[in-house]
Amino acid sequence: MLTKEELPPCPVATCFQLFGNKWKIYIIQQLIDHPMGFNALHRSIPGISQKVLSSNLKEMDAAGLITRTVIPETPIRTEYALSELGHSLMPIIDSLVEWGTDYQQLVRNS
Amino acid sequence: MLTKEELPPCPVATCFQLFGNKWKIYIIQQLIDHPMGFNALHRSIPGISQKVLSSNLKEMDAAGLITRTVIPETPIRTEYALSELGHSLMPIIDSLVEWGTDYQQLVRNS
DNA sequence: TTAGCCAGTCACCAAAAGGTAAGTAGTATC
DNA sequence: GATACTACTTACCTTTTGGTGACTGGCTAA
Repeated sequence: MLTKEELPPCPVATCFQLFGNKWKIYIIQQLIDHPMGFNALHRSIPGISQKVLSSNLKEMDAAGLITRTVIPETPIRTEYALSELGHSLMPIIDSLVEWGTDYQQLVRNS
Repeated sequence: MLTKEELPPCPVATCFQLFGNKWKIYIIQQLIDHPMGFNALHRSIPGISQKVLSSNLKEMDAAGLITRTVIPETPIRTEYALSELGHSLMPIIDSLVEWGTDYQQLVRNS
């Protein structure tokens, strides 16, 4: 979770701060179905660098959108999963996908 | 409208390209209730520079989200208004405002 | 004729975001 | 002992985005 000091006054700005960059929505989409490890996430999101994936995961963990669990199997693994808060973004993602798909149709038919 | 070449394959990336920056959602929110001129918009969005407002308006016009009408009154004015496509973003904006407000409550009560 | 409002543009700079490639460290397998 | 897989970090660089302040140019009103 952000602290009270980091919280922007505008609700929309709050959203943008939490998941309004190039990659975070993609990370969330990957984690919807099942938790994933770092390398699996890295492979499943074409174009993202390890550095940016790492920093985005940290921010999303700090914001409470995902959870990070170290699993002491052999080999030791780290599992990233959507938190309840992360899952509550589903309606927004669905509406973005819907609107974006409609717009793509509009462009392709023009 | 974007051209077919500029269109990203992913619907969510399409959304981000069209209104996923710091200011465009604010511009849309200002134009929901009534059309506005350039200076009125500039005054109503604290912190935005004329340069960035100008370039954002151009991009949103090109994308079909807003319309730009020059009104030959005296003094001559320019009116920016939401297009039908722009209005179709309302459900997304509403869900962003709702989620952001909930998150703010969560932070403030923690 | 000076001032002010409208709607911007331009040149320059700063900050944020992202990309690249290499390195670290632990464990396990060949 | 070499290789590979886990999960990252670090230094450096480029690109993108945004901000500043001055300036243009048409029009109007005192």
